[in-house]
Amino acid sequence: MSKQGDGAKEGEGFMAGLAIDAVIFGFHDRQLKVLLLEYKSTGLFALPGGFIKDTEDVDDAAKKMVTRRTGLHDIFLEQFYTFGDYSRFDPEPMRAIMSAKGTMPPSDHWLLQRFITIGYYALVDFTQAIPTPDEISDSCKWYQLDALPVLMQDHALIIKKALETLQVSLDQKLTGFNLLPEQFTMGELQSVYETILGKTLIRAAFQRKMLSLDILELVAKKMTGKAHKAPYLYRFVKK
Amino acid sequence: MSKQGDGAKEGEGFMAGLAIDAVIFGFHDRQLKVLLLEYKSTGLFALPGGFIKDTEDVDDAAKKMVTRRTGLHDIFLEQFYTFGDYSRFDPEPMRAIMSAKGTMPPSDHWLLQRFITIGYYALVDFTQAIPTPDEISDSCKWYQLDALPVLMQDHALIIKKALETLQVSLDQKLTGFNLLPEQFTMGELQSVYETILGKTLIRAAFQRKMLSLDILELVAKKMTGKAHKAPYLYRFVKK
DNA sequence: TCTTTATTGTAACATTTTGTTACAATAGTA
DNA sequence: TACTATTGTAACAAAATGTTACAATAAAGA
Repeated sequence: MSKQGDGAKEGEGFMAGLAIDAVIFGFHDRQLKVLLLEYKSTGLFALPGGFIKDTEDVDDAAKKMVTRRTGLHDIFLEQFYTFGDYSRFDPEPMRAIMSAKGTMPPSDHWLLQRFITIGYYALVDFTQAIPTPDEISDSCKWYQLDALPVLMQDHALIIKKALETLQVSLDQKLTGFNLLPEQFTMGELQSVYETILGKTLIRAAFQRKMLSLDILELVAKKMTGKAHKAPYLYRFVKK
Repeated sequence: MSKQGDGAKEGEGFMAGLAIDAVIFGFHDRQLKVLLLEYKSTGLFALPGGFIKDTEDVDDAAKKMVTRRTGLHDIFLEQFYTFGDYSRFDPEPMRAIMSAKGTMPPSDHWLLQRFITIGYYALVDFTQAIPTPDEISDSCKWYQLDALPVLMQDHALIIKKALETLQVSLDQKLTGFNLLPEQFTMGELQSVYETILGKTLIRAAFQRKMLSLDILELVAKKMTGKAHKAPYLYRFVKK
């Protein structure tokens, strides 16, 4: 299930019963964060979502929606699973939200029907994103993955599955780099890996492995102001 | 897009614009096979498909559909991707099929609308499956993966993506075992791996690796009637 | 019965990858 | 100038994988 897409009125022009939800990951302060919308009327939080126009690619709908919530273009964005259990169906939160907004919807309102949602996850540079609420939410903010608020419907499950997908694809597709600014130290990269995998890695082995992949380019030294050797800044080389 | 689901009339009781397609893999004669339906009126072949009842889990709909086409229960079945490009939309094949069946559908017929399809892949024991056509197809047969007929819409792409998913999950989830009968030789298992990965493996290393995983149980010797040492039959030990 | 043939199971060694420990280099502090 | 904390990397160990070789053996042929 999902938030109101821009300009969605009575569901005209949109694919019925189908939504998109995005797990937008950021990395800051050695922590993985997820972007969530808040609905004060229900006390619930939700993943940013949207709908698919009748003539629109689903990937494009997802991309546009993530751009609206973050202000970012050229985002790493991948579909990971489609959630279609009937038990997901629970119109109550949406009804409460709509009532609080002043409209008492009829029970056959399109937003109160069963939705199947296509899950995407995005990896963004935390320092560049500008969280932006949608029309019916009260806020859009980052939350620590290990301290999430109570989420609407099965959104906690969606986040869990997104993380599992990320863990598997981390080495294989080198997705982790998408969470860092253009330039980063080896320690920062290692901490991204450690946070996503949920375990500590051996520094020497990690550094050797990363350098052996021939995907890092040394940029400069980074003077940290600390009393020890300055780390190098690296940049991810796109093949 | 997809074939007619059992009892689907005018789309009532089904999720609109949503379909399921299954890439059902079998293994026989050292070859990977895929189950396809034929529509003689169009000269086209298609993946087995179906629709989702309004109150049904998508996984259940997929499971039932695969059971209808194979006669098998307890199938290895996994969702792998949802295909949602607008360019998939092409009502012509379905219109031709329906016309050939005697009904000239109005152009707003529900089966001629845009569909987004949820892709599943299944791994079945070739020797146990009983291919069964659906109501509007002329046949249901196995086809070699490397010699597929011309397929409807983007079904060739769907098969390609299913194979890629299978290749990645082969080691990780040990999915390959689901393509073999209960008992099999190490050579048969290796040939499943080689066919799926599209490359030859080193026999000694493969055998050592498989045995080291502690997932194989030795059952008996298999007298092949050939003039050489008889191989052992193994069985996959479910944890 | 004995030899031949083709294939299997596995040992032995080589190579590569990963785990572990150690240490020199160094930016700032005392 | 010594001290501290962290980085980069070498060196060795252990584990995993690649490669070669060979004994075991079921059936066919002499």
